[in-house]
Amino acid sequence: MLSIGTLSKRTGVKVPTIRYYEQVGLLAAPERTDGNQRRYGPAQLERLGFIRHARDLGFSIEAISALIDLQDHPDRSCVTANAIARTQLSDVREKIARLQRLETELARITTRCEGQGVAQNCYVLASLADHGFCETEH
Amino acid sequence: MLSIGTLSKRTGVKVPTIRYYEQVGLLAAPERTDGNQRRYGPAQLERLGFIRHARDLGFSIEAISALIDLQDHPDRSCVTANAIARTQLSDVREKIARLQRLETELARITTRCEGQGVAQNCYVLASLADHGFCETEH
DNA sequence: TGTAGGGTCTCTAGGGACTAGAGGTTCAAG
DNA sequence: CTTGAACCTCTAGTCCCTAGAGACCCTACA
Repeated sequence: MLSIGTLSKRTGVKVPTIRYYEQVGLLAAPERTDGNQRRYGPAQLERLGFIRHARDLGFSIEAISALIDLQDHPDRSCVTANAIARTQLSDVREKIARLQRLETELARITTRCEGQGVAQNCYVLASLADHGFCETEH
Repeated sequence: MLSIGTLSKRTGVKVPTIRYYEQVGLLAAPERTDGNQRRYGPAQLERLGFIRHARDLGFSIEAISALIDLQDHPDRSCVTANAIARTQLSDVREKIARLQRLETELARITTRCEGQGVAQNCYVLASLADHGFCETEH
């Protein structure tokens, strides 16, 4: 039986975050000691690892809830799990594409201003003021 | 003199967002009509365009405040503007790198599970449960 | 057995950047 | 002059935590 602090160290999830997950129903409420402190078993250690990993991959709490629900019903079809992961994948791809456009723009802006002039002639400021300076869409 | 709605249409910034920017001090409080409605001049139209563009590029409100401050003092050195933009650029690059690692992982997970099986054997669920399945760091 | 100190408890509030809604007022067109 | 869209303020909600206050518990050591 692990205390919340030990669970935290094992999983890398901060103590208040664990309590938060319990509050929003992502992690089941654990047993308590006579003194009202939480004590976790190995199943909950594993589950929190699952949550952590999914969060690291950017899944929302809601999506993780759905995935956990599936885990608890191993006889169900995994179409849903697949759909959730695919949605997440396309989200990630969209974000990458968008960030790459920003990167291009920012790189261009910063290389043209070496930070040696004065605000009045600053290319960074001018670029931000006028979208027409941009070479890509964003 | 533009109403808040017209300003919104011209810049693509939503009405409540414009009020929010005023509240947090990003946009100066404009003149008002006798009936207490906001009226904006061309300078504020331009400024909101600047803000919009910077937000689109992912700059924080705080960073934008600093940039606006520089705009208002055209005699100052633009070292700060340059530094802000460079920080933003490296933030964006970090995010891209991270998302690309996630993409690899998610792509792998989803291609190995076609959604035809049952949750018990689902590769998506298994991968999330056990970090050891992963091929990249994240 | 007493005590020190770190860990834990609940509760509330804050953060960033908005977004939504309620309930009331003003403006401009017809 | 009337209608109805646009505007006003204020509060609360979103997401996913994070921080703090004030009180209680647990364990190791003397």
